Amino acid sequence: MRKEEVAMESQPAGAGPVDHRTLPRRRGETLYAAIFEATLAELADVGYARLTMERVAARARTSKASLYKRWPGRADLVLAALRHRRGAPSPTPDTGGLRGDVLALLRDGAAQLNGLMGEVIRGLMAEGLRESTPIATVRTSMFDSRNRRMSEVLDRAVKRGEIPAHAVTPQHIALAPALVDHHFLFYGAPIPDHVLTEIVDAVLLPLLTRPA
Amino acid sequence: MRKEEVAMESQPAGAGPVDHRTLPRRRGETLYAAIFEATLAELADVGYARLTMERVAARARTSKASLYKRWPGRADLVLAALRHRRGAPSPTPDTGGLRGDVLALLRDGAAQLNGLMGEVIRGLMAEGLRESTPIATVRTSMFDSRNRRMSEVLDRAVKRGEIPAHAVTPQHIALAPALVDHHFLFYGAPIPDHVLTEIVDAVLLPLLTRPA
Amino acid sequence: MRKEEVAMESQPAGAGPVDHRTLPRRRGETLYAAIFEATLAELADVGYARLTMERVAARARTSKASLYKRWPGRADLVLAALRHRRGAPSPTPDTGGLRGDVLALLRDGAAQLNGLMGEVIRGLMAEGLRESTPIATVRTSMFDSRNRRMSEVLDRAVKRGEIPAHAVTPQHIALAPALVDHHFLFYGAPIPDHVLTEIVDAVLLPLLTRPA
Amino acid sequence: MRKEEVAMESQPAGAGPVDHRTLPRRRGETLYAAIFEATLAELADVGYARLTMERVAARARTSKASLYKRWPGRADLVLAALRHRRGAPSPTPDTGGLRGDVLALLRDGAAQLNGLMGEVIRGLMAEGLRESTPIATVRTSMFDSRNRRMSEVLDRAVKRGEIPAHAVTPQHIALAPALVDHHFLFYGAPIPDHVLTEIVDAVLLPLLTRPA
DNA sequence: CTCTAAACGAGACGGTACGTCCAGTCTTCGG
DNA sequence: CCGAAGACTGGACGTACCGTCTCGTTTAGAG
Repeated sequence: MRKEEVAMESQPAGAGPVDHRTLPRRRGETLYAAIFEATLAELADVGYARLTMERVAARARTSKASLYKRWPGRADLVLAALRHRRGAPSPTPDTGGLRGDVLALLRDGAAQLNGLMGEVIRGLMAEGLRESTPIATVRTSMFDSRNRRMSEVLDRAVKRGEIPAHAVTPQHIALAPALVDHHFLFYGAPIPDHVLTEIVDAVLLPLLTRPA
Repeated sequence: MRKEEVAMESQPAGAGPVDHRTLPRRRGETLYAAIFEATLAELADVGYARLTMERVAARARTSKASLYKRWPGRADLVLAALRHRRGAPSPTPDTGGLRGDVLALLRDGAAQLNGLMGEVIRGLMAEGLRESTPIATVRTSMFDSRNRRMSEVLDRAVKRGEIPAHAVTPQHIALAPALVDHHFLFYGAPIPDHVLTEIVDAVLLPLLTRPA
Repeated sequence: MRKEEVAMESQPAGAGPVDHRTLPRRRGETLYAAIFEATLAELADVGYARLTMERVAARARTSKASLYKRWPGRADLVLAALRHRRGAPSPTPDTGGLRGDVLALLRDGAAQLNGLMGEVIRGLMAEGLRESTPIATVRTSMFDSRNRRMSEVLDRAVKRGEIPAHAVTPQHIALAPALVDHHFLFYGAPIPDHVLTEIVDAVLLPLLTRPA
Repeated sequence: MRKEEVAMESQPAGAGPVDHRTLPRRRGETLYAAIFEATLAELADVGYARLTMERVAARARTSKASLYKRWPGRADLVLAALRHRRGAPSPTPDTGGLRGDVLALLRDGAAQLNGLMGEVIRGLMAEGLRESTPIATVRTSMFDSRNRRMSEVLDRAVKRGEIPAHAVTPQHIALAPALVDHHFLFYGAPIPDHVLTEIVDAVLLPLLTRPA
């Protein structure tokens, strides 16, 4: 690649990748969509660890400044992109039995971890954890959502008489998803299904169904 | 005391670039020690995420080439430094009762996570997880060690008749430390002690002591 | 005087890394000027052979990236700096006689070789000579310029009747400067004046004035 | 490539590419020959500019220390290698006529410049030119040799009456080879034959044969 | 024929510079 | 005047050599 031979003279030429003086300039939602698309594509291509603002900007045919104007850093951008992509939340499963319900929930969670969300969660672990960081945000929303659904499943099981009411404690609600997270973080994706069934059969159900 | 070791101490820390043509040059163990010391110091000062080979080299008064000759990257260097620092492993606790033993084990693990090891584990999460990466290495050695100690504790409890023999399964052995890891990764250090007692009292002990 | 220029001067030379977030950032011509100045200063201080992009960047208080963005390598940067420095070309001498004119031309050329240009020419010799390399560029412009002036001088001598018209051939035009170059390259700077007079009196004039 | 996993322990292993403890170790002339061969090979492969002591040592299967023990630097090593390779000097040509003799001499010189010698000369230009540097050495020996031969050729021409005795001056003796050098340095190898004939016919012969 | 001193090979070591990539900040200029 | 584009500074990356040095081994030559 030849650089500018007469560098100083070539200034007005400016053959950048996109000449925004002729093309219509994107603003608002159009630009957001392009950025999110680029972010998710990069995420899928190279993963969170090697995703850079530079490459996202280039891929979205925009500038780094436009990214930094909207999000303070990589983590926030990526989370925004994921949030944007996310459609309606899966409904709480209702298979008629506790085991089926819990397994369905875990499989749903595992599916997320196996995808882009897992990639991001893993990456976020490395980025500090001080007050109100992106990881704290994602943690809260993730935990809230799955705890709510798990509560619902357990409450139904209580109503059906499968488990005693006193078995539904915060620790028990959070237990199984935490073990799935742990497996993902230390053994990576994809999470084999037998890991999920073992969590349910060897840990969660025995704990919930034991007598007082 | 060999002459290289004398040389190391005689460097007044802020003495500009050392003239290695006159001073004895450090080799072998002396050099390793200097590098490890610098690595751990950087780790403590700026954390894993902002630790760079450049700064470690400067701090150890050596060159990047000398680092790359020994370790292919940041993760391997840091793990080697940690391994080097680690003295004798803590003995398996024996408090006379299952609850005390398990709590002692978890507190020991939590103390590690609250220190440099936790800093590194968090950082390693982001660096891929393919075959035989640093994280895989650290995972194996960490899990092996604590599973062995937990097995020992549980076996003693079986012998004392506190829990039935069939309660000692791989899932149960790994359960409590995994929950500690999970809390550390998502809520950060330091891990409050009540988290550990809740894991023991609300999850592990009920599971181990329930009838068949 | 523009504000960037004020800023440049106001840096007390040893003030550590500039905080470019507060100071006005240099662009365009101001930056080019700073880079060229630094390049020429390095050239004068350590010579072409030991001039490095690293030191030029540091001296110009800019970054290597800013240099590589403009020039592909050391040679191009240095030539650009020389080109930038070069003011108006010296006028073709007119002393009233052929010998005086030619000597003036050679002295002008020798003065250039004795300065930075000579330093660079010598350095460029080593950097390959394939198609359209920096040395080819500088060769062309240098030869063009001096051949033009020498032609003018000889043409005037023909008009004055000092030499026959058929004596003005490309070989004769290029001859004397080539011998000056040769002396410079093999014997170094400064070129003694008697070398120039000998070239004129023992080679060039006899050749031009001989009968057909 | 995997680095040493347990770096500190692996020290005694040292399975280098060649185990010189079994192979016979070279000394004296054998070693010199191997070094020269490697030097010339590198010179031919990558040229003087990219020839490094490191690569020469590796190619000769010796160590850098063995090189530096013999020559202070790259230039000296290369010149020694060239000197070693040079067989008997070509005899002074005797074609029976001045023009043929001079052309033969120039062609001989051009052939050298077109080969490794030219590569080296070009490279040496960049390496300073202070007192008694390699370039000064090579200049002296090169110039001495060709001036001697040129003198012989011209003397014979005087004896044959082709040129007057007073035409044989130091300036005229050195003239033609200098122009060949100049062409080589600025236009590179190979030197077209017509350049040589033009030097002879348009410059040297007219100068030598003109009346007083 | 020993024994010692030198030469040798291998590579470690502290440095410097390479050319590239990216983070964030700041300026320019089109709409 | 706003905001998109991208120029700019700083700094780390991982690599290649430099020239010096240490470490054992091998070999020549002195006794």
